[in-house]
Parts: sequence; C-alpha cells; structure tokens
Amino acid sequence: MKQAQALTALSALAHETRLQIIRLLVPHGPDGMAAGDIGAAVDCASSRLSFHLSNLEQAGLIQARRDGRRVIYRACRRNLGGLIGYLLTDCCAADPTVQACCAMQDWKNQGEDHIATP
Amino acid sequence: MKQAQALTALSALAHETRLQIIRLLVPHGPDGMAAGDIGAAVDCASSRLSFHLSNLEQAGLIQARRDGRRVIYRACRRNLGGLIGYLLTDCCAADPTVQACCAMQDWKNQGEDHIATP
DNA sequence: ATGTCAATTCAACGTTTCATGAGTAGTTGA
DNA sequence: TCAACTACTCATGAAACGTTGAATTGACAT
Repeated sequence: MKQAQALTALSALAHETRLQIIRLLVPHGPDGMAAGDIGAAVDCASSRLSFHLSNLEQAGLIQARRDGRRVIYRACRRNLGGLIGYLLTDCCAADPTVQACCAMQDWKNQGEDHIATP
Repeated sequence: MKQAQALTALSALAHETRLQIIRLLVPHGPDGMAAGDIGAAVDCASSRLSFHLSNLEQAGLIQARRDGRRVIYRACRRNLGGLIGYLLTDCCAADPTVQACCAMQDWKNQGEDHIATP
C-alpha cells in the first residue's frame, strides 16, 4: 500500500508545472495560496491548473480548503517528507553512499559512483 | 538544467517495475546484476526489461557495463542521492517539517500537517 | 563457420496523460 | 435576485508511454 502511494506521488511530481507548484507552496506553509495566485505565479490557464492541483491533491501532496469564494491550497509537508523518506529508506535501503550524496547535493557527475567503495 | 534532470529521474522512478529495479540494484552496490537476473527477479519479459533499463540509464539512475555476453547494471547511487537531495533542498526549501517527517518516515496520516506550526 | 545464449531494437497497438476552450457551480455584494 | 468573480468540470484532439512479439546484434564455445 505504501509503494502505490509513492508511485502516485512520484508521477505527480514528475511534471514541470506540478513541481513548480510544490516549490511555490512549501515556503508558504500552512497559510497556503489561493488557486488564482498559484495560476498567476506559475503562468497556467485555470482549467489546466485545476487539473494539476487535483492531481497533486489526489497524490496527497497538497490539501485544499475553501475560504469564501476562493480555494486555498497548501503543501502537505508531512507527506512530502514521507515520500522522501520512503525513497531514502525503503528504495535505497538507507545506503550510506546515497545518503552522503543526498547531503552534499552532488548531482553533476553522471560518470562514476565510487565514494565508499571502488 | 538541474530541474530537467530531476524531472526525468522522477518520471523514471514513477513506474512500478523501474522502482523495483532500483530497489533491487542498490543493495548490490557496484557489483550490480546482469540484465537476465534482473528480469528474473522482477518477472519481466526481456524486451520490456530492456526498455525500462534504458529508461533508467537515460535518467542517470543506473549504469551499464558489458561482461562477456551479458550486460551488468548497477545503481548510480550518487545520482539517486542527488535526486533526493534536490527534492529536499531545492523543492522543499529544506523545510524543517519536511525533514522531520522524512526522518521519521511518517506517511500514514493524509489528514493534518501541523507539527512545527499549528 | 555454426549454433546458442544474452540482450537490444523495431514496429504496431492500446492506453494514459496533457492542453485547450467552452460551459458549469458556488460565493459574494449590490 | 442579479451580476461579478473564483474555481471546477467536461469533451475534444494531440502527444507520450507501456506492452508485445519478431527480428537483430554481439559474444562465446565447439
């Protein structure tokens, strides 16, 4: 059950606009942002935005609440953290090399992969 | 340039078989596994497997080398770590709540999201 | 050379996802 | 109640993705 949720979340994140929305929403914390403001920030037509927002919501990565005539979205940071933890712990078996590269954000070298082991 | 790479990697991971391959490959470290053995472990026909392997390789998440008549694949742990670090640092702005939930692997509660902030 | 095993490529097909625009529902203030 | 505003739903067509089986390449042993 956990893997299915992770797959949904990963495929939700694997889209430029949706990743942008997450990046926008996380710093706003629990206050969130109105759909219209998100659309303006991300430069996205309303129907397209709605599609992406509901996709992210279904994946459990954001949450909606109504405020008057607007709908406020906020990042579900708990599940974002859960997804990242899942990748690190379950998928990468808490591998020390992965953890080290995660911490140092080493993302350039596509070539070799020997830090702890030759 | 970095975001494009992350999107490719995310969409590569957002598939059951490919996630399974990563999960299988990481513990094998630099030794890797032969394509045939991966196919057997994952229960996947050879042409389909080839497709998924090349997808993962293009995303920079695995690497291939030839050994006689077989091809050995290994996880590129550096880039896996890089992707996770990117999610944590760039997308989630190193948010403390996300980091906490990442560490505690809290992935059940879809409901609320207030740990540090009410 | 020939046969065999390992793995990839290719074309075809069906499915899913995405973008667009028009139309619809809920909320507010006059 | 009406009009204005915000956001969502729906139908359509285009594009991308995943699966399948047959054909192909590459490496090895006899």
